[in-house]
Amino acid sequence: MIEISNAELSVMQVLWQQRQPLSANDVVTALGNAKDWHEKTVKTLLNRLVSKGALGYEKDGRAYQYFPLIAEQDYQLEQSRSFVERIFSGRIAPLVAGFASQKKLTEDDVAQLKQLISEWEQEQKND
Amino acid sequence: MIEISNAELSVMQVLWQQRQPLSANDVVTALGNAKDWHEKTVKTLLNRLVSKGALGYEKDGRAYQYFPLIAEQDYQLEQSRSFVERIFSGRIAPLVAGFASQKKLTEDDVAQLKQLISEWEQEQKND
DNA sequence: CTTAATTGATTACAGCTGTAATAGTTTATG
DNA sequence: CATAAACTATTACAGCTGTAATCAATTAAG
Repeated sequence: MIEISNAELSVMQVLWQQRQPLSANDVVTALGNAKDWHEKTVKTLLNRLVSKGALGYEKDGRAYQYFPLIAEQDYQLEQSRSFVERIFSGRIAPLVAGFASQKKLTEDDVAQLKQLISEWEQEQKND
Repeated sequence: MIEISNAELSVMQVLWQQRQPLSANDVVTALGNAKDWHEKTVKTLLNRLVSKGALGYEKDGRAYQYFPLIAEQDYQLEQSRSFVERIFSGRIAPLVAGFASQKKLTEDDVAQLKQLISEWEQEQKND
C-alpha cells in the first residue's frame, strides 16, 4: 500500500475534490486559504506523490496536469481498517462509543448509522 | 498532545493491558510472540516514551518499573477524533459505512452499535 | 534570437522512526 | 574489594516528513 503522509494527504484531497486534473498552481491556489504553505512546498509534495505512485500527470506545455491514481474511497477504507486494527484491535463499536461519550455524535450521524444498520440487517436476510 | 509512533504504541499497549508497572524485561517478554524485536529496540522505545512523557517509572534496584502516564481511553479518543477529522472531515458514519460495505461488520458490532444508539437517544430525551 | 519568467527536478536540512550497538553505571558474586 | 552481569543512557544511521531554496530546462516576451 502506498503511504501518504499528512501533508501529502491535503494535496491528494484537493485533487480528489476537484474532478479535473489540476496544475501545480491550481493546487497551490486551492490550498491557499487552508494551508499556509510556500508554493515550493506544494510542488515538493506533488513530486513526492508522483514518485510514490499516488498521482499521475500529463504534460501540458511547460506545466503538468496532475490527477490521482488511487481512489479516495480505497484510501479511506484502507486507512480505516488499519486505524481500527491498530487502535481498537479491529472492533469498530468502541470507536463509535468514544464519539458518543464525547457528545460528538450528531442527530445526522445517528440517522445515518441507523440507516446503515437496517441495510446491514437486510443484507443478512438475503444471504 | 503527545505523539506516539507505531512501534511505541505496541509498547504502550502492553503497559495498558497489564495493570501493573512492568520492568523492561517484562515488556520484552510480553512482546515476544507478537513482535520480532531485539531487546535493545524495546528499551529504546521505553526510553523514548519516557522522554515524551507517555511513561513514568520508579526505580526498583537497578531496574525500572514502567507505567503509563496517559490513559488508553484518552489516547483512543484523541486519535479517533483526529483520524476521523483528517480522513472523513469529522463525520463518523462514512467510516462505519466503509466497514459495512466491506462486510467487516459482525453481528456483535451491530448489536453494540444499536445499543449505543439507543443510549444516545435516551440521553437526548433526558436533556 | 536573447533574456526573463515559469515550472519541474534536485538538493537541503532538521526532527521523527525503526532498529539496534556501544558506553556507562550500578549491583550481585566470588 | 574486584569483576562480571544486568540495566539504563547515549550514539548510530538510514528512510520518511515538513518545509523550502537552488538548479536546470523550457517557454513566452521583447
